Amino acid sequence: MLWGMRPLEPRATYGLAVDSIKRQIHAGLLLPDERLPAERQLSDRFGISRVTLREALRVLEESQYISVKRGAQGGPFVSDADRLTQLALRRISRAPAAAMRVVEFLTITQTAAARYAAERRNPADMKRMREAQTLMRQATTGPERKQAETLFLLAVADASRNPLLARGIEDGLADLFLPYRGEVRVDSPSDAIFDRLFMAMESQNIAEAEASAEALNARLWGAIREITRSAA
Amino acid sequence: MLWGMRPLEPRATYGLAVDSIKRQIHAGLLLPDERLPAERQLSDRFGISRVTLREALRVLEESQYISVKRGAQGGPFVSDADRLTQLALRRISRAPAAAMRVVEFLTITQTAAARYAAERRNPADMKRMREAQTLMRQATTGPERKQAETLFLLAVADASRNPLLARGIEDGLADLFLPYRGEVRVDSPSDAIFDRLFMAMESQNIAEAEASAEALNARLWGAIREITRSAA
DNA sequence: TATAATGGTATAAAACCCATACCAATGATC
DNA sequence: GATCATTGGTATGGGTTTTATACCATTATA
Repeated sequence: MLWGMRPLEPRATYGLAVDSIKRQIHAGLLLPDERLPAERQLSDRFGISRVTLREALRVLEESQYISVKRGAQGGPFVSDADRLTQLALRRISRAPAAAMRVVEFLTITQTAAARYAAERRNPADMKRMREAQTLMRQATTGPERKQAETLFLLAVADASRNPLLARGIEDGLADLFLPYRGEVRVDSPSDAIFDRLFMAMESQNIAEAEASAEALNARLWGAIREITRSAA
Repeated sequence: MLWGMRPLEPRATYGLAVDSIKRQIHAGLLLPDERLPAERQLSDRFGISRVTLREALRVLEESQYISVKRGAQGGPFVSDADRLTQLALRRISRAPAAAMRVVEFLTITQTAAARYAAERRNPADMKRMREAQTLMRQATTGPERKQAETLFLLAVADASRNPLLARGIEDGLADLFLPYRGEVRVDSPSDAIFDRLFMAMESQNIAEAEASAEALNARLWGAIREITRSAA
């Protein structure tokens, strides 16, 4: 009996580039209206030819993730916040159950990652978290805020020193395309949660790390529930 | 600031075939000495050309996972149990810490999967689990036993109805290459654990499902600890 | 010994990716 | 307003991978 001899799915290189950029937009690492490096530099970063990169840009343009301007000061630009919000809402409302599963997965993995990270974090990890926290405080827009939060969560994931766990979290964050929040209040309630998580990491307080991760996940559940409710 | 524009890693199609077969051997889905389908049929299953499949077979032959016999009743054969055990032990002792991380990851994800599967399993899931359980009881050798256990665990993973979770578990089982146990006692203690997990699934007893998953994971920890200890 | 099933080899074509060069558009600077 | 640097757009040729097809070599079995 054979179980796993299913058709392979070879991925063209340009498709890998499409995914990479899409994932970064989904996770919030790339900001709306942000200017990406010029084609020649971007293809260098990816280690692919310019021709292949351009194929990727065509696909991303077609699916409204970016737009491309010619001439000096031109280049590939991430779409504006309104368009990305539209894409995000469409994506979630197309398969709300799938989005809930991603949140479910993140709840499990991020809680575990927080636990291990509290045990295993090193000075470099703490530096990353501190920098993300600084970005979070400086954030004045929804996208900036989301970016800083993602950077913090990725730092925690890596600090868990578990590659499978970190990759899973990365995949989850890249799969979930949450729309940006409109306003960014200073001293928002989630600031307190991230502060609590950060302090738990610093003091290596495992119970606190788990508890604050749970609090973050509860907030995530609230967000996804609200979105799917208003989308229906 | 750009965070995720790292070099892409395009994968050749033949490499995908190599990985697919390696993973199935690691997880125990392919048995030692098992005869794989002839090249023409295998390449059909994978949806690739025979030439490309043959490249994959060369690599697998080189790395001792399979051997190829010519003529009628020939074909690609999985290596014998001794050689696979050797490969497994070598793999673990080369990076024992990594193996522990995989077990750690499986502990987290399989416990969660058991919980959700108990809630969400449908008749088709129960059928898969029952069939795996039957195979487990009929197993007379270590490899057969391992195969049945993997099939059971994959059924539970899928029954969780969480694709990210299921994929993670599949990756974990394929990454961890545990050597086969020598003898297979009837009514082994792990039979009782799987029975307990199965009954929890059937009765949708979530607490029991979690508890028996924990018991399975404890057994896994024992196995990996013993191997890394004797390997040192 | 004949046959069928199987791996081994050869050839040509298609698809994909790359390196390079050059053209076209555009904004900034003088 | 002219010039220039920066950027995307296009063209060409070549290398690698994958495919499709056909045919040869080996081997167990009837």
